[in-house]
Amino acid sequence: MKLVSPGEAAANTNDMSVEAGEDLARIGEMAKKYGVTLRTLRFYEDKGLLNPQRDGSTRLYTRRDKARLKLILLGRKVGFSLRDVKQMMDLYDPTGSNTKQLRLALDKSEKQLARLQKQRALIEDAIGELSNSMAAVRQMLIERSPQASVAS
Amino acid sequence: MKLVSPGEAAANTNDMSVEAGEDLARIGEMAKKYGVTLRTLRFYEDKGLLNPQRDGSTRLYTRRDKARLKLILLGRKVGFSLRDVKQMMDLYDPTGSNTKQLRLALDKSEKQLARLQKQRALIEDAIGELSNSMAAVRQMLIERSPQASVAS
DNA sequence: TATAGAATTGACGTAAACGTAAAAGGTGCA
DNA sequence: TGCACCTTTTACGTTTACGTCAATTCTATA
Repeated sequence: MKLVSPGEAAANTNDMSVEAGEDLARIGEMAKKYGVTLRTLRFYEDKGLLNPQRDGSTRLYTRRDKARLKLILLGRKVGFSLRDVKQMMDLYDPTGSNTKQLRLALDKSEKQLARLQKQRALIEDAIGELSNSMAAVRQMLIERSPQASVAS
Repeated sequence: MKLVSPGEAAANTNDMSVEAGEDLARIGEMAKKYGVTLRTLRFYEDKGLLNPQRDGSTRLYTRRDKARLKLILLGRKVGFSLRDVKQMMDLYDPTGSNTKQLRLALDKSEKQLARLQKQRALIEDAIGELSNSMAAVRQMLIERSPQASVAS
């Protein structure tokens, strides 16, 4: 039943001797596991955010790709653009202390936080205005149909 | 030269007297007055949201157009799409009680209010996550440069 | 072996609200 | 008369993050 997990022991014409961890996933599994579409994964790759290995033409995602995808999704959740996410991830250097990367991330985060707070203010403003308008409209409806009562 | 409102009898080479109120504005004035661009006004007209008169090919906006524009801007402020705004305005009938229009507006408003509240929740969520991440990043920065202190 | 189920690349479509450029016509004023 | 402005129409471009085919290939299983 396992169409997946090609890492299973023997008879692999297409061996993927990728050392230790056999946590290779194909695009369908990835999509299901992280709640994205295939198109999304290919799109992220096209944009240079992911770089899965290939077995022939089939994409194989390692746990490193999974970590990156998690980061992408977190970034999108907090409102970063894919370009921002890429910029931050591109600075990652497994041999260094990544101080620059962290500083950039922190800097971008501060700006994004400010944007979010501004957005929240705008939305609250909109909520206020909309509530006002609704009250006015309800009033007009009451005046125009004196016999009916408005629910809630 | 008046292709529009041919009812006027007098020969005004340069007339601005289209009936009573002289509150006719050309597109430039409108734009300045309401803080939009010319393109925006033409776009709204193209979408059927405005219908200024014409003096030849020049657009002339009456106070009715101004009222409509105000409504459009309010609608956009609270997050309605132009299509929604149009749909609501299209129901306006100066001879009736407009009960249907008001009900539609109220209905759409309730839904929009729900959307706004949802958005606000999402943003607050994002703010929380982002703040967490920032704290973590700050911590990493501290660990990686023991001699420096982080501002604020 | 046939067939269904994955996967691939490529390319056009979508949504919203305009921006921008081009080419041309009108208008006031010095 | 000439120049600086305003206005017009037409039409393509922008942004972001994918959606939606289409045509094809690969693979695994009944």
